[in-house]
Amino acid sequence: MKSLTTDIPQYLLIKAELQARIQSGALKTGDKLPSERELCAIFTTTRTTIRESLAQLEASGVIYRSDRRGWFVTPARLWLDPTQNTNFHKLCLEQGREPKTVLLNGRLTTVPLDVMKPLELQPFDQVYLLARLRYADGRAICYCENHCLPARVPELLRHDLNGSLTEVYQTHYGLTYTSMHLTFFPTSVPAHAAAALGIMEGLPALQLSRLNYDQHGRVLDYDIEYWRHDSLRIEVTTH
Amino acid sequence: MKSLTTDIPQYLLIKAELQARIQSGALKTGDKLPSERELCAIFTTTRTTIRESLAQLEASGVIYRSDRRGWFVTPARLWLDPTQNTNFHKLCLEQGREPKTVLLNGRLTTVPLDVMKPLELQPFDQVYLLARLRYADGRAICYCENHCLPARVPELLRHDLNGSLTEVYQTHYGLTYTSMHLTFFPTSVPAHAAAALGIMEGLPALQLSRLNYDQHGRVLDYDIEYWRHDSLRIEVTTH
DNA sequence: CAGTGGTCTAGACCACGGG
DNA sequence: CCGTGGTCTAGACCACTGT
Repeated sequence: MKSLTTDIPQYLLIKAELQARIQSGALKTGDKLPSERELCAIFTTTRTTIRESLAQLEASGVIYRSDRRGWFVTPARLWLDPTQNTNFHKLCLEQGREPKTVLLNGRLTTVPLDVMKPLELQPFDQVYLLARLRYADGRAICYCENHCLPARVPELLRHDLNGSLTEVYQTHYGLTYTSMHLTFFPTSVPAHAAAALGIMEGLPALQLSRLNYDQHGRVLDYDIEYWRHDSLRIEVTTH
Repeated sequence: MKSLTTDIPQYLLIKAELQARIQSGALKTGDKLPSERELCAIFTTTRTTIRESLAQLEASGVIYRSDRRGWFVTPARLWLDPTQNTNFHKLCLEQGREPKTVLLNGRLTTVPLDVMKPLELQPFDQVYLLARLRYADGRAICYCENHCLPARVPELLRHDLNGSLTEVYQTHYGLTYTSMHLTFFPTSVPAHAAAALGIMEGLPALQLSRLNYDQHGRVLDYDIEYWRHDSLRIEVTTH
């Protein structure tokens, strides 16, 4: 199997071989790849090498793993313009995807340290903490923690939080998102987010934090989101 | 070594151990970690396991590898607001980093397929293609391909392209970047970019494409950039 | 239950970096 | 030249999936 005429490592050749079968359409979105042991037989090599190829395809977002079920071809990315105030559900529907948001946990708690400063709070102030999971076409793609100010949205937990927060704010409190400060960077999924997303800790992810202001220019809430690295494309137009 | 009371895999324990030494400041920016074989001895395990820990720390951007030299603690990320029209050199200096841009290759060529559409060109039209590498504090962090329209910037290659393109446009052609369409997503470094950046093909990266317009609203050029995934934080403020 | 991926061992040889 | 990481072999056992 080892090439005699080049220095290209075997796992890159196998990677290219697999990628070609995906890009040509021979393997389509959602299709399952052969098992690792079958791939070993096909390419006459060991699992270590096969897994190196698979890991690289995973890093580029072409395939993903489902724990102990196998490797699958990644669906198209959802794209979003963070400077537009459109919500997740609208976004999905516009792109022909089926959205779902599930509230995992909602409670009043002492403000986490990394949230204290952006929200301009004191060490023992309380915030509503909502842990939510977002799906597109049944696939969990974003784990999201909203930190909301009780001063702005008292009794928040009485409302249905499985839908759009934007709408709850608007309907019950007359508050509208008007501006925000957004920061994001590539990193890997921390343990708690990985557990919620049903993926392995340490996979690459895009961490996105958002400090939202209402129509009066007051701080409204602070979100920390972890997006699957393979599920998202960001588009921004400036004028 | 295997824990008797938990199910946490060894490589995650080692990862946490290393991460603690970095976050506590015991290992500082730019410091070299012990060699993989030394780490094997320290943690009484094999290279496979050690390399799994290292790979995860690399994915989260905490450490990076320098080919056959070892593993190092990653410097702070450069941050940038893509909606502001500030150039790379200004950006670096504002953040106390030393910028450098190097022209790797500049030539007139037939428009690449993936660039044809955004630039609104025909299949055999010509563009200037500039391949450039950007450094912060001597570390290559971004590989950049500019595709420029000869109609807008005739004789472009006669000018010094190792600095800011913005300034060349302004000084020699009276053209100013005024708006843009930006799209980016996490993926992995393709071979040609990896070679230029001096890193391994397949490492995670942020691919960023930018379609620029001049002050007359005309398409000016199209950039494709690959940023090291560990070197960049993006910040956007909306109003 | 059989099959899958997740984790791990204990080696090997190579190409390249730096003194 | 030696030490480094890069690649690869040929196994092993486990936890979990789906039937």
